[in-house]
Amino acid sequence: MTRSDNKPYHHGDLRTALLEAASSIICESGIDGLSMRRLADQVGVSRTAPYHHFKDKNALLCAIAEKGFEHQDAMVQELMDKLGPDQNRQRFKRWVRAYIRFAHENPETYDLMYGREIWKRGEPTESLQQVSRASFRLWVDLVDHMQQQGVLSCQHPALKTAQASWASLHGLTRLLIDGVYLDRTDLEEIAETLVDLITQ
Amino acid sequence: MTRSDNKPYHHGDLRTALLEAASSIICESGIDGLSMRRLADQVGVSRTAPYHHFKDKNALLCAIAEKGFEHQDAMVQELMDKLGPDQNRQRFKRWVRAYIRFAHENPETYDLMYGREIWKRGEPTESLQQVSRASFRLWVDLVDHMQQQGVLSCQHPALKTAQASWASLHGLTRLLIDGVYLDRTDLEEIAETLVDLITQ
DNA sequence: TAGGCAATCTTTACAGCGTCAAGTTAGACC
DNA sequence: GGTCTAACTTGACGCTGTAAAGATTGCCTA
Repeated sequence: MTRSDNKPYHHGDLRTALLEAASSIICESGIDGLSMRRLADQVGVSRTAPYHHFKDKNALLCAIAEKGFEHQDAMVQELMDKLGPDQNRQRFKRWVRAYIRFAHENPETYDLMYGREIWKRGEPTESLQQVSRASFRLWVDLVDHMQQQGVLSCQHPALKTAQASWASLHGLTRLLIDGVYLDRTDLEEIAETLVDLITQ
Repeated sequence: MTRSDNKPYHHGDLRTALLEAASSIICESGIDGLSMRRLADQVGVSRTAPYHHFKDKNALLCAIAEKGFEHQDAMVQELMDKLGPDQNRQRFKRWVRAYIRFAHENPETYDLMYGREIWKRGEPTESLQQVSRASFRLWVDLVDHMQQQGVLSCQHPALKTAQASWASLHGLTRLLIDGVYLDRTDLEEIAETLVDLITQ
């Protein structure tokens, strides 16, 4: 078959292009708006071309989630470095706010990172599991530090406390991105209340 | 067209039959396993017959979620009545455990009740909204009571405290049903830790 | 008891989905 | 130049939600 258009047969960097297009589709149409066919159309390749770079749709979603973890970690980390060593309670509150803000600005990515689409319905890539574990370790470290500074109770070990407090934060976040609490201002107050409840 | 089979043209109580079949399908195959076509097949009607009882799939899911709220409320309420008036901390812990147990036993229903499928992707029925608000009011009442008994802090008003604490509980529950923490025993410990964090 | 209406149910069809199988193209290496 | 392989296309299958239009029935009224 002759190739009338000037588009080359091989794309060159299809994997990257797919990831970028997928992020953009998810951003404006949500996860439901992302289909392998629509994605392929947008990039300008055949409908099954993406399958040479991602085993299936689940693998593509895992890759997006992975990028999400990196983004979130970088953002939160950078924010923490700005604070002096003596403002620990501030530091904790700031982390909570940054966490919620990230989810608010990237709700669909957050859903992929911590939602059932990948973790229950599909199955997380080995690579994704590593990244997510590393991300959680950041939280455990922070909690450990907060315990030593007396911001959080030492009644339970750092790991358990980290699990429990992160679960709380995650719950609050989910309410926002799942549309149960739509009001962001309202949610900020609840977050404030939550931190007061948890910290001592 | 002659009706060779003895099945009558009108089902009689199709709405109820659909709800029961849908619950059963969800129970054994998850929400993803529930399609309008499969549902209709199972009940033995044509594929579009269900649309005469539910506007669309969203309406069907809302009806299932509604039944879920009633089930959960009844279960928790019954459990609370068994306790004497002086065991308030016990009462609180028991509620938390019952809440998590319900979600563990009915993960797909829980997801419908509090998940994005209905609240963000679709839109909750007016009827569902009422039932869910009533259910949340039960929680606010409990929190109010716990504040008066000194189990929970009075630093913030009952509503805010109820929102924050329920968000925590919800977060923990989601981790379980979304497959992030698979170990139920592990989760019980975290729940214990959470209650210790929140109560004073 | 007959007529008509509204509720219920069926048939048919459409556009979309994920992905498998088989064929085509092009670049890379011996 | 020949061969191997990765990248890509074409075509197909079975699944999805649901709109449109026709068939059947129970019920209510005259």
